[in-house]
Amino acid sequence: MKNNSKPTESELEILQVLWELGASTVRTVNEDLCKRKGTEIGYTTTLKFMQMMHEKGFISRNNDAKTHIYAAAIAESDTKKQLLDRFVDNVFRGSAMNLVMQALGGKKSNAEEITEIRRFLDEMEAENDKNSNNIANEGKNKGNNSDNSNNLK
Amino acid sequence: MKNNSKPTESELEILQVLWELGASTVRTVNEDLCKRKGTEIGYTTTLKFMQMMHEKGFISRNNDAKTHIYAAAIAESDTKKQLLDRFVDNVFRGSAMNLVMQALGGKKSNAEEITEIRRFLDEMEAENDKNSNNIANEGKNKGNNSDNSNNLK
DNA sequence: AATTATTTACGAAAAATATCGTAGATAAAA
DNA sequence: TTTTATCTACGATATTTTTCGTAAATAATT
Repeated sequence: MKNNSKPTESELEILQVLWELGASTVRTVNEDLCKRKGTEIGYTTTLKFMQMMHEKGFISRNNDAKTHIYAAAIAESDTKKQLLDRFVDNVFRGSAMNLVMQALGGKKSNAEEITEIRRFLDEMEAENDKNSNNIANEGKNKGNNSDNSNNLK
Repeated sequence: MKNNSKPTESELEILQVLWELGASTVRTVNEDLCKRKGTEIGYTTTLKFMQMMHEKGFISRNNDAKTHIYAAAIAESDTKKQLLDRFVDNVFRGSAMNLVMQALGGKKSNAEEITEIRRFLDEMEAENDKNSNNIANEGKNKGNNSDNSNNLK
């Protein structure tokens, strides 16, 4: 049931939880979700979402035990990239530049950040010179992703 | 009828048209919209949207003549900033840095753009250093192509 | 074993978005 | 002055997204 459409906003929130916590039960996700949003969300609401997301192929599940364990089935960086591209198209008419300007202009970036961005630009230029399709931004999440670790409680 | 909620995706598209073309009629907006999306959209659909947006305070209208003329009532930069902040929160959990990395890494930015960004960073650093007399962080959008705004109410 | 808790599956209501049709008013054309 | 074209207002339908309630199955407690 592969699905090529983007996750909705609510689905994305669930993905964030799974990316952060790794494979988890509905209960765990639901609790984390409530904590994040500060508001109560029905257990069956979260359950239903996760069932649909499973249908759509966004998450996988292990049902050896009665209590199923779900894990993100789509990569965090890919997904975010996709969402970002769409956002850039919608809001900034495709100009990543403009978005960056706005993003950096708004926040009061500190010297360290700026230096880091410079370094990044250097790399990019080097990359650009010799062809390639790059990528960056992989390390900053505690990656897991294989459906090994499950944090039951 | 001030409304503090964000424009939907469709509403945003209409705002983009108004920001770009300035005050316009429903007909004009509808045509531009169709052209952009490549698909046909019913005239009354656009009309309805614009009526709702007017209700919500997103756009203003002049109805001296039979044919009403609408104009964006919320600033382009403010709106985009708001949307961007929300997006950063949702997708990148608040880290503008991560977003920028992803944005720059993804698009194949050309040398010009990169230079432009560098210049921007220079300015930002200058600003940061001598914090006292600052200013201008407001109007300058060097890279911002489409800010030739509209208005006229 | 009987009761209580927890979980999945299913269905469907509720809410938010998007799309269009029709009627009536107004202006332009014939 | 009819006829035709264009607009607005309004309501209705369609679609998508979000939220739950309920029933049946399974596990845990008493």
